[in-house]
Amino acid sequence: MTADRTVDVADQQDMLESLRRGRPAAGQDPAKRQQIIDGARQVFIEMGFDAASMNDITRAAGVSKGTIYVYFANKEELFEALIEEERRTMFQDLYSALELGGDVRDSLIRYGMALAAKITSDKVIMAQRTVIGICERIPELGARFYERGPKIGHERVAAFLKDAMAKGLLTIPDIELAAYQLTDLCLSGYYRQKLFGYRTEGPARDEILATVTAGVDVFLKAYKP
Amino acid sequence: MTADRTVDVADQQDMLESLRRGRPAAGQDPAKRQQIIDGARQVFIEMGFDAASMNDITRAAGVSKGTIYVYFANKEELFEALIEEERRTMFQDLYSALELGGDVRDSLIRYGMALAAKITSDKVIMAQRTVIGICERIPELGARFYERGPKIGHERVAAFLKDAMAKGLLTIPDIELAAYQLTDLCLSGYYRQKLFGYRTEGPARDEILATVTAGVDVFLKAYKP
Amino acid sequence: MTADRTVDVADQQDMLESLRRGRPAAGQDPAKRQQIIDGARQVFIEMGFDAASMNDITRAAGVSKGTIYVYFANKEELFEALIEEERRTMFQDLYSALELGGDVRDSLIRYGMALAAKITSDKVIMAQRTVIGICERIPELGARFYERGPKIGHERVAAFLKDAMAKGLLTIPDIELAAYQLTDLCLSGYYRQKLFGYRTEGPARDEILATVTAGVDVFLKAYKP
Amino acid sequence: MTADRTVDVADQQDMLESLRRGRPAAGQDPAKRQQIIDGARQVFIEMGFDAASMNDITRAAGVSKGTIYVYFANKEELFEALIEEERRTMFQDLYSALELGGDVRDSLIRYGMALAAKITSDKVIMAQRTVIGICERIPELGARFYERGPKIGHERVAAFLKDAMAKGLLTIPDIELAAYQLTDLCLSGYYRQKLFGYRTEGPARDEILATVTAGVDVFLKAYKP
DNA sequence: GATGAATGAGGGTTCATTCAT
DNA sequence: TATGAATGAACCCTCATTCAT
Repeated sequence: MTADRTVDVADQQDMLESLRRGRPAAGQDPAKRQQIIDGARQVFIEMGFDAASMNDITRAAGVSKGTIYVYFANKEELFEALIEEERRTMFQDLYSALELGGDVRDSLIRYGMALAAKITSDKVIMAQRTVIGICERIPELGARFYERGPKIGHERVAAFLKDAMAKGLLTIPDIELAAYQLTDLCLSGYYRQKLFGYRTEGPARDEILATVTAGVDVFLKAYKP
Repeated sequence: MTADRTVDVADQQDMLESLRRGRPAAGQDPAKRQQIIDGARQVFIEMGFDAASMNDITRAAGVSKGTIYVYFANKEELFEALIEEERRTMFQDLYSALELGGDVRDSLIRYGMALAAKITSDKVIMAQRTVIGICERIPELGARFYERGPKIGHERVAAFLKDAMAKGLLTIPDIELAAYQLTDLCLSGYYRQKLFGYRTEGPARDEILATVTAGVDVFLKAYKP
Repeated sequence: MTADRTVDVADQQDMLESLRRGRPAAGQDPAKRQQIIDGARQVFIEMGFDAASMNDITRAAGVSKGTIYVYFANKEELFEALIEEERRTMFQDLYSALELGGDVRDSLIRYGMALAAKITSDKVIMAQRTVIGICERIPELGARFYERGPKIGHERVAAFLKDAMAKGLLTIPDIELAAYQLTDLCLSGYYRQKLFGYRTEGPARDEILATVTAGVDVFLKAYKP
Repeated sequence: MTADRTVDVADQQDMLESLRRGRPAAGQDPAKRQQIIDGARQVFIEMGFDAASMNDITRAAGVSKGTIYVYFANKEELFEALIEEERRTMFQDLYSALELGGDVRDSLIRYGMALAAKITSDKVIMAQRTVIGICERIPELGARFYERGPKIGHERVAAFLKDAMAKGLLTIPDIELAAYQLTDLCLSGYYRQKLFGYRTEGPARDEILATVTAGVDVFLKAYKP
């Protein structure tokens, strides 16, 4: 889902190409593309955009510099492609808790747990920092990241709440706002602490559970009929 | 309050110096120091740490390169000084609402308004991005920023809540957590949107008011006896 | 002889490499390496270590700055490589006179002539100045230069004298000292004059011959049985 | 003796000036001039011309930058003045052994000892290195140093030898050459070793004595009637 | 006359990008 | 097509020199 159209088209062209000539056209081999992005991920996320050198990426990816420039016009485009992919994988499998029926509180807690665990993991925090750090210079990048990542999550939550309202389980005057509140209650405290590096070790599962439970309960006290 | 003693002492020395000899010692003229920091602010906050060049700052500050290096040992120290100042001004005059007595709800709303307005202003958002962007590489910097900024705010809120509890106005099982929740409820939605540049125009005063009011009410519904 | 093994091995690897792929690996093309050193020689020897700028060398060598830094980690290493090479060529073919049998006086005069001519040549004097000028700051460099250059020569002379003693041709109480004396007698006067630039034009062949002959005769008067 | 005329003239002007107004004219106070040179000596001789910074000298001399530039037009001229002075003091009190009458051998040994001790002392070696290092770039400086230092010594030795010949104590075909030979025999071995930093600790008094004695004896064996 | 804060050209070095192989 | 050696602009920083105080 949320398939990346650019890549899909590229994939198709590539497949056709492969069938015809047995070898992908320049800049069209999806395996090599992936290999480059994987190398780029290691380097970009660990060092940030500017401190990462194309040579580092070359080494991490195990391809030559020329090849990278066949697949990506420049450093910035490579970075954007990476962020695109990060965003895609980052928010995968986050919303299953909201899809299953069952008790509202249980669902919200399960979702909150998944969300908090994911979004405060070192890997994801580093990726977010990298995006935030660059988005003064490449504003679309941050916007696109938010739009295709957190915003999607927000919509899922809103849909869930709407559904619960329809079922008479909740009474919410402003669903959009309530969805934001729920998310932020689940991340209370540690999101910014991790983002700024005030905390280096992740919150433990127990801590997340306590925070999420408390957050969901605050939420429900406010919005339960 | 939260005055930076180092600077104060430097200021005093410098004033004495100025009176005595009419010219500030090297690296001791607070006006020039401020001029440099102001130039640095423009450049660093617009471009981020790495993309900002000392030449750019030179130009923006209207001083020569050598002069900058008299006042700051290197790029990093200049950046830290800037962030230190940003942090200081950023969180100034934020907590008066919590100090006055009066209705709890009113106080929280007034505080929430001030906080949200400040923290989502373009200026402050850009500064936060810059810090977040660098803190993979200079982790202490982000930690220090958080510790001396948001954390202080958190403590003020916690103290306020404790006081209200002592007065029997609130019933809160975990004050620390509740303080985080309050803050995040006041920023619900727009903080991350601004941080990632999904929103470019600030939230209008009305929107902030609505969000903060709703947030505070959620909070009070949960914690009022 | 006194071949530098490191370079030899590098040369071999490089040749194999060249045969295999037609293009030398980064920092492995001996022609380019030589080209850089040749440029460095002009600049370093004319201006001394500090006054020589990498830009000057870039220009003199006809390669780009980046390329120099592929072959040599920094200015100092480039300089050391140059000195190493200077030393190697400087003392080449100096000792043949000592290896052939024949009359002791003739051998010593032939050696003295070769030594004096070489060591007071403008090229070699300039190189020595450059080394001497830096060796307050990079002491190992001067020490290494002496150890692998003049000291080797000293040992050759000492060996020759020992041999002559064994044959009963000379009677020397302190061979080490005598070897130094012989060398210095052959350079009497002009070595320091050239080193300090008091003399700019080299000593003519006749002058060298006179000095060396006189020096050797003083030496032999003292040490002939 | 060998008074530096520039300074003498300056001194005179300065004295007149002092008498007239009680305060030296700009750039005319010999005590301040000396103070600057003394600071410069520490810095230049320890670090070499290029690595020495005017700020270092400022600090070492305890005068302001502006003052230095009143007394010396630029770094180079200050350096030259220093070298001039070094040269002057360096060869002071070296020739007394040659002036007293007495046994030729004793005189030569005493002179040789003084010469070798002085010229291989760390201080003097460092000064020589500094001069040699710069004299590719400022050729007159090295030439002048030689001319007013070592060359003077050479002339003293030559005069002594001439005198001894006149007295029938020596038989020397080429007095100039013999004078050089004597000097170099006294420095045999350690001069170059020290110059190149192959030896760091000075030759001990005993070693000098042995070398000088042996050198003088070689010399006398050759030139005694 | 003396001071030292300010200047800015130029230092060594890095690295995104190109293009011959 | 893929490679990586080569390029050179731009980086941060130093320091000889000037000139307002």
